[in-house]
Amino acid sequence: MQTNTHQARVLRRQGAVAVLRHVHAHPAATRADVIRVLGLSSGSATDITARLKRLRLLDEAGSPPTGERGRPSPMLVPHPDGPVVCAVDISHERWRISVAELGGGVVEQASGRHATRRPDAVLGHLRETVNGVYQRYPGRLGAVSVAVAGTVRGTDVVQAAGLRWRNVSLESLRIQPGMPLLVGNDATLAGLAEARRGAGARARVVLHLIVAVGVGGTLVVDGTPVDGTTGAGGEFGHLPFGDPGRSCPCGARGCWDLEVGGRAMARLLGEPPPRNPRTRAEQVIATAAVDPAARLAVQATARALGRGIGGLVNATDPDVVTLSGLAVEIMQSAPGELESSYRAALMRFHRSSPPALTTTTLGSHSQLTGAVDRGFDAVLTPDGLDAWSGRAVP
Amino acid sequence: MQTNTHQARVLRRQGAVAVLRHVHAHPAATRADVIRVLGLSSGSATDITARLKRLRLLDEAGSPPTGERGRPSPMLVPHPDGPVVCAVDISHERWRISVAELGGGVVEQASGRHATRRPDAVLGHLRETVNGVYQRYPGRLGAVSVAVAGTVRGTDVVQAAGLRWRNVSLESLRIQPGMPLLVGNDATLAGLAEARRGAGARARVVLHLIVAVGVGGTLVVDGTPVDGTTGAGGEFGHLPFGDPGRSCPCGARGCWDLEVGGRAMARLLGEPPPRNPRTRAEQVIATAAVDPAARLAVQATARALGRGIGGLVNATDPDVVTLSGLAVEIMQSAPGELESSYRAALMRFHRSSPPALTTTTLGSHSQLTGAVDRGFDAVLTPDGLDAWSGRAVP
DNA sequence: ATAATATACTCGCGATACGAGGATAATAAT
DNA sequence: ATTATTATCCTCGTATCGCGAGTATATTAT
Repeated sequence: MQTNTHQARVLRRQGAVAVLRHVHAHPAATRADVIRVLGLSSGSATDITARLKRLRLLDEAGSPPTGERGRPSPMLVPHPDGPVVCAVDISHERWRISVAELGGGVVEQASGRHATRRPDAVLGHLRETVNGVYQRYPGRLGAVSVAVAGTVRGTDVVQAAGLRWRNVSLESLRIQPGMPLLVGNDATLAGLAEARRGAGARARVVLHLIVAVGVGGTLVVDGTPVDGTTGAGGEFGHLPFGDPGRSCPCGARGCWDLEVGGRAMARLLGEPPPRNPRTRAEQVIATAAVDPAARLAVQATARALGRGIGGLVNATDPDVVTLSGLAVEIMQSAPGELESSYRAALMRFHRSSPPALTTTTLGSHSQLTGAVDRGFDAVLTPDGLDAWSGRAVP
Repeated sequence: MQTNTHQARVLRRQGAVAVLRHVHAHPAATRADVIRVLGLSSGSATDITARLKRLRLLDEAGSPPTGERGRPSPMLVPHPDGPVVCAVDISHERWRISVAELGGGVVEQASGRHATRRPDAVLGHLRETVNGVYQRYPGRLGAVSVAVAGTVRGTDVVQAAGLRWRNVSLESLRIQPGMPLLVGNDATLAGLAEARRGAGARARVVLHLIVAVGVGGTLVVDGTPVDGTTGAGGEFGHLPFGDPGRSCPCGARGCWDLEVGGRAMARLLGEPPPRNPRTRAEQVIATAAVDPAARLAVQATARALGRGIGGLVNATDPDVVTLSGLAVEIMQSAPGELESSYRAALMRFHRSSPPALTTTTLGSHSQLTGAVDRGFDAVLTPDGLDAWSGRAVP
């Protein structure tokens, strides 16, 4: 009892939290690295790591020989009994779950197709699976973090066109009262991952854009997504960059969404709206090499994409733009159109050194990676660590 | 020497900084308020305030009787010899300077017209004036913070159409090497002020928009403007919400700027581009009550404004939208058009409770207020306070 | 071996904040 | 007026945290 109050206090201060956050962000860090980056004294480092080891948050492992002089510094690695985060990705047709430890290393993974899209069925099954994780890692689950292909508000999904969901609460995934449950848009979380661990890792301000059915993404500033009060931000696809005459399923008109992606390509080819816009877009891009009509459609899409990106760069002034999803394929298929329309849409002063358009380096796992990171953001706080040390067996 | 190292350390910790920041943000705060908000113990509060008084950062003043029971809590007020910030506003035709103390209270003010717009003349004169402040407040000037009507990058003005400036460095306003010099876009800083002390004071995410010649503003999240890597963000006027056929002086096409404000109104009235778009817009709005053509022009502008705001709300998900400059007059002149086009541009899920469109409560001082706040943000940090206690006479 | 280098550990100290107990200044009740 | 109630402030002992100086340790270079 006394010891517990003791422990619960042990982590309130900055140092220990800062060390944990740094180790999470830089999984291969040694103690000496951490000292340098955080400006700690070697004595503090000894003290802090000792306490974090005692609390089963960190462990030390002999580093591989570096070939340099001096006493080698041990690597700070996640403790084998340390906290884990359960990340869930719910997309139109599939679900994925991964369990990750500090640093983001995945210790377990599962995935499957939705048997049906009915919210209660999907969520019931996911709750089962998450609960299995909760049981399999007794006392170790620190947060459940969900990425959804839809618009999110708090822990609710207000709309998810692909899933045909409207106002679905994900509260049932909160296995334990008081455990952090984080819900985010999948594009937002992919952007978070890309900004922290992918193509934007060295940048302070990253604009991430993903084209799937429409356009989504986020602006990530200093590792934090700018996603609004309710988490519904980043709906760049519903900026009115397009023809005001066209109405969008979202309820507005002239949305950028309608100019980019499968629906736009089908329209440009004189086809009816495709049942699966994403698939249709991939087909069109694939045939663009040989089919002039398809090529023109892809080029027009690339121009609409580039123009919007340019405008967003004017508005947000990022270091770098990271592209994902169909945007990558569009960029590969029509690089000239994309780049030139992007530059033409920039304000003049940006043109001497415009933010680079880069492609994702994380691929299809970025949503889950982002969800894991957001989960650990919630765990690696003074309060979160208090909860952990309270939960820990003495 | 020893005493100085002593003092310099005295403020490194969170408590004192947190108290100062809270007092700055809430000028009428009493000690008891601060204790409650920051969760300090009464002992810590005594200790911290005593040290801050000794360092001439804070002073205490008897509160006016509240009529409530209990021992009255003294107000924490800026120390009469405490730090001041010099805020400078450079607009197209005028300059303004104000000297403010902790909490934002203005202790001195000056303004005038530019004799010429030549950068060296304008800056030479401002440097003189700022230097006068530096002399008049010996050892007390903590930062110089500038608001400019132009696009800013670091401490450079990359373009300011109204001033006809291109790539002008403001470094000459750094009176003393090492003293913080902060340069920001005037719309960004006005938004900061509005978000912290104006119409957005209670909100976490504030979208501030100002229409002058074009559209500017910022998104302010948790009191911090989202202004990009170089501070050039917030150029919402150069999002391509408009007709792609029209080219903008900024170098891009279809900018929102061209659909809102004096240029747009003149075009809608079949006039050539006005020399002073802002003045022309005010005239058109003034005559809208009696002149149907003017009314139609204002209404079209209001629709373009509302549509863009809706798109930005989709993308940024703010708690509230604050409007300033011409936008206020447009809103008053054509409230129906603005509101309905705003709502029509929102994604459906926003429509049940859309973020309110509110008008500025700070008026024309918001740029300077924002600059003051940004200056104190630089002063009220551990490093800034170290510098202060080092500068202070022992 | 011995030197050089980088890092880790030990330990005493100063800075910070907490919290319990007492003092103080206002209003409310008698 | 006097006493009670309430909210706050002050004093002081204690615990935590991180620093820094000195010492120990593990590696590479000569």
